This record gives sequence, C-alpha cells and structure tokens, in this order.
Amino acid sequence: MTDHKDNEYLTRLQDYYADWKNIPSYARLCEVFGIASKSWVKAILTRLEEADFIERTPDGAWIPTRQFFARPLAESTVQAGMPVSVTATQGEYFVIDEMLIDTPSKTTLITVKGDSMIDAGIHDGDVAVVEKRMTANIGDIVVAIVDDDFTLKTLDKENGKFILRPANPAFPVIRPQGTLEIFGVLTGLVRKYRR
Amino acid sequence: MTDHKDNEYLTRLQDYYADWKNIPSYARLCEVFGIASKSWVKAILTRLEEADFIERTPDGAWIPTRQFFARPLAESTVQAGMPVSVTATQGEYFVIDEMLIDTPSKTTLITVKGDSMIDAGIHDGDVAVVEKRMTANIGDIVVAIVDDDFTLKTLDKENGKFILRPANPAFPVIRPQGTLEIFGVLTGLVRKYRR
DNA sequence: TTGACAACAGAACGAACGTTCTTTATATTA
DNA sequence: TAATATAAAGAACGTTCGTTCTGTTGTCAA
Repeated sequence: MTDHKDNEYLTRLQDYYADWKNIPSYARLCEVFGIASKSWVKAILTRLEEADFIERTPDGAWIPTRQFFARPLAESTVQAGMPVSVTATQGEYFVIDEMLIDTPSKTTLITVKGDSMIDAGIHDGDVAVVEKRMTANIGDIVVAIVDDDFTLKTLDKENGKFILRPANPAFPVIRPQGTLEIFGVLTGLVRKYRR
Repeated sequence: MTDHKDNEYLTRLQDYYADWKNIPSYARLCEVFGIASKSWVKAILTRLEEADFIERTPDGAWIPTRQFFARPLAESTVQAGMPVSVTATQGEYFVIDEMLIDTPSKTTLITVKGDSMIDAGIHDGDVAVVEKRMTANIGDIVVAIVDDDFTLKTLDKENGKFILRPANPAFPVIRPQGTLEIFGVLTGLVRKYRR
C-alpha cells in the first residue's frame, strides 16, 4: 500500500526521526511533509501504519516499527554453504543497543577474560551482555558466583545437582559444593576487532 | 546531580523507553514513576535534563541523549582457566554502537550465514559490523565479493596472489581467478542469544 | 463533459497536555 | 522542639493536540 508519494513522506519522516528521535505533532509534520493540512498528515500516517512503518502506543503516540529502520541493500543470492546474505540497517545510532538490550536497568556489560568458553565462540576480550537475574534454565550460558568469583559457563544438571560446564575441554566442569548463586544470564555478545 | 532517588526514576524511564521508544506524557509518567503529581514529574525530568540524560526538541518534546543509552561496563580478571572475578569498575559506561561503529556512514551490518568462520568464533546468525572500504591488510577478516556473492573470510596472500581463507577445515580456500573485490573489513561482531 | 476519485486545504471542537502556583507530608538538622 | 529542606500532591489554566467533517482542486477515464 506504499504509494509513490508516500515513499517521499516516509523518507522525510525518517530523516526527521534520525535528527530528533521522535515523531512530532501533526502541525510540525505539515512542515516536514511540505503540506498544509493536519487531516492529510493523519491520512498519511494511517497509511504508513498500514504498511507497518509506524505504530501507536496505548497512549496514541506514534512510534517507529522495526521496519522503519530497515535499509534495503541488494539481497544477494545465498548459495547453500559459505556465502553470506546482506541485510543492512540504517547508519544511525542506537540500533545495536536496542537489539541486544531489552531491560536496560537489569543489563550489565562484562568483559570476558580467559578461553574457557571458546568452543561457544566466546573469546578472551569479548564483551558479554548480561541480564541480571537469579534464575536460569538448563542450557543457558550464565554468569555464576562461585567461591566469591564470577564465572561465565553453561548451566547444566548432573545427578539432580546444578553444574557449570565450560566450552573448552581443557577446563574442568565446576561442581559447586553448596548453593549455586546465579548473577545473570548471557543475552548477547559483542566483539571489537582492533584496527 | 543525580540523586539516589533520581536513579530509580531514570532506570524506570529507560525501561519504558526500551519498550515504547518514546517518552510519554506527564500523566503516563506518573504511573511509570509511581507518583501522583505532574508537577513533580516535571521537576524530575528537569533534573534528568541537567544531568544530560534527556533533552528537548525545539517543539519542547523530550528525547533521550546519548548518555541515556549507556550501560555500565564491568572489568573481570580471570585466572588462566579458572573462574572469573568481576571487579565492578564503577563510573564506566558504554554505548555499544559507539564502541563498534567509528564511521556510521561507512558501516553496515551483515547477518552471517554458514559456519565457514566458526573457528574464529563467528557463528551462523551472528551480525557482522563491516566498515565499507576497498582495501584491506593481510590477516584482516574481510567481506569480499566473489562470483556476485558476499563472503566473509580472512584475507591472505599465497604466491603473490590474494586468497580468502575460511576458519573451518571443512571449507575450501578461495583462490579468485581474476581480481578480488573487497566490500569491507570486519570491525565488530554482535550476537544475540534467544531467550 | 461529466463524473468519479485522489490529493489536499481549512475550520471547528473537545480532550489532553504542560505549566505554574499553592499546599501538605515527611525527614533532617540545629 | 522548632526551623528548614525535600518530596510530593493537587488544583487551575491557557495552549496545543488529534480528530472529524466539509470544501476545493486537479486528473483521467468513460
């Protein structure tokens, strides 16, 4: 349902949003769109909503959807095997953070040291995105507190007791004596390559 | 100027924003903050503005600043192999996007398909942060265009010719026939664990 | 050449909004 | 115990907002 003309309105809205990180009033959108009537602004926004570029909060405020940020970049044909497909998002900020962090207040970044999880693709120096909570499921990669020390390991169960499995055969499985205290669950991973 | 109490209000606002991607009306913020007076909401927002967590558009709408998205970064010391101790370095805050992206206009995100780089800790489904440029150094992990397809591989040289090395013995080394076209260089990696 | 439709313009209105001012409760300090 | 600051409640008000309804203009097919 995205018309020729609506594409122009969408890009103008995207540009405005990139600058101000919100969708303004209908009056201001008249200027942004270059038109003079609020009712027509509403008609445009309604169409953009149907096309799933924006949506409304329960309060009625307009907010962008995921598709609002998507930038098409020639999808390449993906041969089964090695090559990669390309999906790019906009060059603005706040894309990765929003992707990885659902609950800012409970999320902490921890720099990983050591190679005990290297088979899980977690390297020394990587930054772990950890959501703080006290419970986790079997199979989750957790940050646990063992002997007053923090450890990043996979949570598993053995003979009815929780254990912490490294992802590296050179490291031992940790079988906590008393209680196993969980600091948080790994929800994301970030790595930076030196330049 | 960030009080003990204001920190609580800030985290609540951050969590709300993570959900709805906007800062709502004072009336709704009363619920979010758990208070009953709009005038006190304004006082709180004004203090958060002074602390540079939020700001206003020319229209008077509240929007988040860069600092609004920053997360604490804890450094962890790890004994070779053994558990990790986290010395929560206080006062250090990081925005992931800023950390990974130096040149937004030249940076694109690419979803990795396949396991050809798994020994480099790059898994299927990871998001590669790629800085677009046409030259790279030996040893860089690059996105190259081979046979009209994008490939993520390590750049190397063999008998004076450029080759692309996978990080997985199950995949072959790519020896381009003609010229090797480089799309960009891998500068970062992002992984999200399903919840 | 008319008639249907899309693309706007403009006015009118009630509800919601942000602001300001006054008042109250609680905690701190002297 | 009195003074004072902090944290919040609450009312009052003018402005702005989104909505709706009606009007205008251009286009194109029949």
